[in-house]
Amino acid sequence: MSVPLYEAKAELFRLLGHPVRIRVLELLQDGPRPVRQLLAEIEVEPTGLSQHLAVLRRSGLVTAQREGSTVVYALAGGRVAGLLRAARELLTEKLTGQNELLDELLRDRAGSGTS
Amino acid sequence: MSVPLYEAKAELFRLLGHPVRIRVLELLQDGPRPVRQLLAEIEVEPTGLSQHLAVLRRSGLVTAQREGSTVVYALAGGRVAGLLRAARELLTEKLTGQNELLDELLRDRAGSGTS
DNA sequence: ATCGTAATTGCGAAAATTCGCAATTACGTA
DNA sequence: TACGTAATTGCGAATTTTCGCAATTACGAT
Repeated sequence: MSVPLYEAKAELFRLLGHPVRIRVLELLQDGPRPVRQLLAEIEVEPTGLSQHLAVLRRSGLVTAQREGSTVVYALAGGRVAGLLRAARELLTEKLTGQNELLDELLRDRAGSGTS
Repeated sequence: MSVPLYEAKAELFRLLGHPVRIRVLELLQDGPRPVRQLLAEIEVEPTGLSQHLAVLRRSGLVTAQREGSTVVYALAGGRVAGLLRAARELLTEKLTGQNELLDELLRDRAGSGTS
């Protein structure tokens, strides 16, 4: 038990905690993609993308494979998609909750000034 | 669409990316707990715990409620547990995969010296 | 061998996060 | 009111993360 499970869990989440890396994983959900294509679909410079891909690679969340002059990345294992789905569900729940609250507030004070 | 969904997702993961915060959420899965009890079960100083609880509170992942002289924290919504479960599944998959690979290596080179 | 494109790496500056100390707020009790 | 415990907040130092530039590696074509 060299590394407690909760430490590993925290590190996993920390690795996922960057917009570019999330974007990469989302795109790879639709299938493997060469770096060039990721670069075209994400707003980031080549060097930055490489660094984020390196993080994902080292952590074993994605795999990289050379194909001629390009490198193709793919998700490593199906569980990544499940994790992203769980996050999306939590967020949509939270957002709809906020909207309902907002609606209530607007309904209750309909017509009054915004002071 | 002021904030892209992938930004929100990244921020959610970033919030979860700390051992103490993970520990707190795991403990709260078994039911609400006063700060004092969390403090007894997690290796962290009161001030640090408070700061991490504040992060979780601001993000809406947990709720805080005063009860007399103590403050009781609870998970806000059931989706948090689902997210933690997804993470655990991914990790166990990855770890068992590594063990299998290790076993193969050990079997293949059984008896040879360690370079 | 040389050139051009694809992708990565090394490195330093800028930005964000973490952590502990001191001070503060909130509550119950003498 | 004064005191003690529970919990939080403000703040500065230390650590970590991020980002862009320059240099490097890998491959295909001339």
